[in-house]
Amino acid sequence: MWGKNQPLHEGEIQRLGGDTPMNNAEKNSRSNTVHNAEKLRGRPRSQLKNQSILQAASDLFMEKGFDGTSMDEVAKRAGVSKQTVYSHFSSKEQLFSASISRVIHDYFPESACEDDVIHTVEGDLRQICEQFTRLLVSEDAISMFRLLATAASTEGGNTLARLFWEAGPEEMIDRLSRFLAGWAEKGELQITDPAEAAITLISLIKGQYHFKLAIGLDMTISEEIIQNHAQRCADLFLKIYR
Amino acid sequence: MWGKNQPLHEGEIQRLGGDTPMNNAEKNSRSNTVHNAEKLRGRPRSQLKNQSILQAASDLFMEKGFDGTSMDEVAKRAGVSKQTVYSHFSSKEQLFSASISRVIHDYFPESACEDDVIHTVEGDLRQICEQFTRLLVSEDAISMFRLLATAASTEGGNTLARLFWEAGPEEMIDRLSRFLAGWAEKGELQITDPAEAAITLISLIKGQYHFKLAIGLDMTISEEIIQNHAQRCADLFLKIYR
DNA sequence: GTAAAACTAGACTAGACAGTCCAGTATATA
DNA sequence: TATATACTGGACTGTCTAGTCTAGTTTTAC
Repeated sequence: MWGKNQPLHEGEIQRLGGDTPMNNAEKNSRSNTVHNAEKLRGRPRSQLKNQSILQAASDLFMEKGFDGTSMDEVAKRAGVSKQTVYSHFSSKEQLFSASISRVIHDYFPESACEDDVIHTVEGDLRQICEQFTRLLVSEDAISMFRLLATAASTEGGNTLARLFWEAGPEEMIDRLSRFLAGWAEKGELQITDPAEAAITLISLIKGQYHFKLAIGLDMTISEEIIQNHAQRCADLFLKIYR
Repeated sequence: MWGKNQPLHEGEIQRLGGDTPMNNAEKNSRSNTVHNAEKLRGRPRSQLKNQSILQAASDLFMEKGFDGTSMDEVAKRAGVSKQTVYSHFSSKEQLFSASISRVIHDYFPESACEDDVIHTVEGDLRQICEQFTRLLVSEDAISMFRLLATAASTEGGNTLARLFWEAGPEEMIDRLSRFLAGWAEKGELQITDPAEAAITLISLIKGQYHFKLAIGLDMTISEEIIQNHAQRCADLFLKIYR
């Protein structure tokens, strides 16, 4: 999903040139993570390298955690000198924070509640449950969650947490709420507080799997399990709200 | 709960003598964490010091995580020399593992499903929901969870996870299952798979709070919130299973 | 009493790692 | 072209810490 385990060797960086996404206002400006001053002289910082560093850093942080990741490693995997890393990001903490932001930014890119094929409450709900189940037990989601749980007890941990919450789960709850509210309006569901209902549904979907995976119990979640679980969640939810 | 932030100074160790719990077979034997050989000569290792070390270690690990805790700190807080720490535990990893085991061992000491005052399904369920809510959002539970999530990506992480799961959540699910099965037998609940129902209930109870606390969103969970949440969970559960 | 082992205090080793410095090279603007 | 800045690669500093060692003290079993 985010190119894990794909170290960028120097020659390969060029390859990324075309499709590397550029964040908002950083396109033509020198404004960057460290210095926001407007210095228009000299060689500009390479956005490519910036991306490589962020990519390498997020991969490594997710794989090995904050303490388990060294700046030398980041530089090496990014195919960049250590000094360049420090030119783009003033400290390990700042790099960490920027990495999480990046990951969050890329997270949940597609809506889980798109109106592709609306048929029935049951059908749509089933589908949504399945998508959410897949997302919540995915390696990326679990890594991300662990990362935040680890960072939670450190300085600035709750800033990251808020950042993550607003960009991720809250957003998802919002979408889900709107979906549920839609069916409630049509009289198919009896919901007074859609947000609350959305949280309930997500809780059911998490079930035991999210917890078990988060603490590191190795378990394989087969396609069959996902299907059954999604079906069951949808059934339970309808039993409550219909 | 586990005497956090209460460093043991040397003089105070004696105080603990009377009520220090001794683990099973370690009472009179020299068998200890490191050497299991039967050496009956010389001064035996002090179980008191053993306990102090474990206490200090679990507190520190829960507070500051594995990497954030140094062996010097452990020794200092335990009121013991560093060498003694290494005499009892051969490495930081082993100490960590032993600490978790200890915490797990002390965890969930009292049943949440005791038959003190049985009245109605509603009443009992409400009470259980409240107890579980309290437990799941407690600082200790969250610290413990974070600790395991952190250890998950390291060597031996899933051993700890299994240990924890079996001593903690699984045990709780069992008890809860029996409770639910009891009411099912009486015809008050329609439950075919009590374990599954128990997991569902716990999922509802966790709701959004456990997740938010785990990632470090600072939020105060007032008495009122707990009460309302417990009531709501009980209601939802009954809506499904009655 | 004696031998064996635990314990203390603190010095010490060795390695890891964040962050800096530097000398040389590449690439941009004016 | 001149100048400013980015970038490289590698050496370097300072700090932190797991784990060892030592010399002397205390506690126990025999």
